[in-house]
Amino acid sequence: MPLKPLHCVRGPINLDRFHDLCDRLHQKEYKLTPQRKIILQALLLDEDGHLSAEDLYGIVKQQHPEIGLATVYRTLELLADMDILQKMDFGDGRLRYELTGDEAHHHHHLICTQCGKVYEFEDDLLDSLEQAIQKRKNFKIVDHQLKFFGICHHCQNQETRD
Amino acid sequence: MPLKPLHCVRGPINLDRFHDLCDRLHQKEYKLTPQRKIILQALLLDEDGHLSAEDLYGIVKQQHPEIGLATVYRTLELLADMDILQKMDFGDGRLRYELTGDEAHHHHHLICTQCGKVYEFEDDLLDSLEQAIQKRKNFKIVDHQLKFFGICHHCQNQETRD
DNA sequence: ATCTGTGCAAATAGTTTGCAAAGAA
DNA sequence: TTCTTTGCAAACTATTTGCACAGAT
Repeated sequence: MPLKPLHCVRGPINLDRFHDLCDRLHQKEYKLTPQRKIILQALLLDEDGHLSAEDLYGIVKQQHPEIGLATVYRTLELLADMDILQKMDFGDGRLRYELTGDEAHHHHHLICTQCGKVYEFEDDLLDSLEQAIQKRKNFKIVDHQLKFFGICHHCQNQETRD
Repeated sequence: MPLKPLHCVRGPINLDRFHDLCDRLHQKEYKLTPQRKIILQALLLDEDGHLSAEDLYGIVKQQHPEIGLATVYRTLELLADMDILQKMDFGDGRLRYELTGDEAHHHHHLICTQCGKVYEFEDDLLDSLEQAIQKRKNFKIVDHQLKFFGICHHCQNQETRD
């Protein structure tokens, strides 16, 4: 019974993935509320990823105007605890959330300091570095974050003069 | 006249470096107030680096009890603008500040998720990765941050069972 | 029917800002 | 003396929390 037909959805979403995430909530005995469903949909719909709580609140409120910002925060926290989402901090004072993807290979973030847009870059180069650190520093690495700050292609073109 | 003898300093500090930083303030026409001097001293004294504003406030208040937290923030902001300090965000909800060092090679941060301590790791591996990104993504990189999260040596030893 | 989840409003924590007074040049 | 800098308190921003009610199971 978890998979009711999706209404009010503006684009195509991956129904299998949605179904799967709903099941994971079920398995943990979490209730499948309309707020949670709509937040999951919004996350699946989002192309760029990297949504902040406020971003999501704005999106989700269109279809569920009575939803509270606190609910969005609580749901994101819940999904992050379940490893459905990753919290990301790009240093702009708000946390952003990204659906946990393929564990196979990492991606890093390119953050444009001019327009704030976040790009991704696939790479596995860090694995060997991690192993070196584990040995040399005796530090058991659980996670890493690599961020590059700079000027994106688009903003470079707009730079005529300073 | 910038270099008055340092009193109330608990440890040895690099006087040349202190003198140099004072000069840089002068050159930018910034006033050399006792608050600024004492904050610079505290930064030079600190071994671990990675002090937060509140950390510094605590240290500095011992010698200058009337100092305001806002002054600490404003001074740190000023020093960061002058590239004397680097702002660092380790995801614990407060910014930390580190004296800008040798530009020659980078160091990365190992952040213990158990005790919060921050270790450093020297490495230049990222240069080739940066160049690859510049070309492939046409993204002009200005800065990067690489953080590893995990369990430090000390906390691993304390882990008897879960 | 039960107990989790929600909306609201108030609380928090780190940081920033307005303003009048202090003080470096 | 002049104009920057300071201390205080209030403002801000993102996020969290308490509580009574709504609602999923």
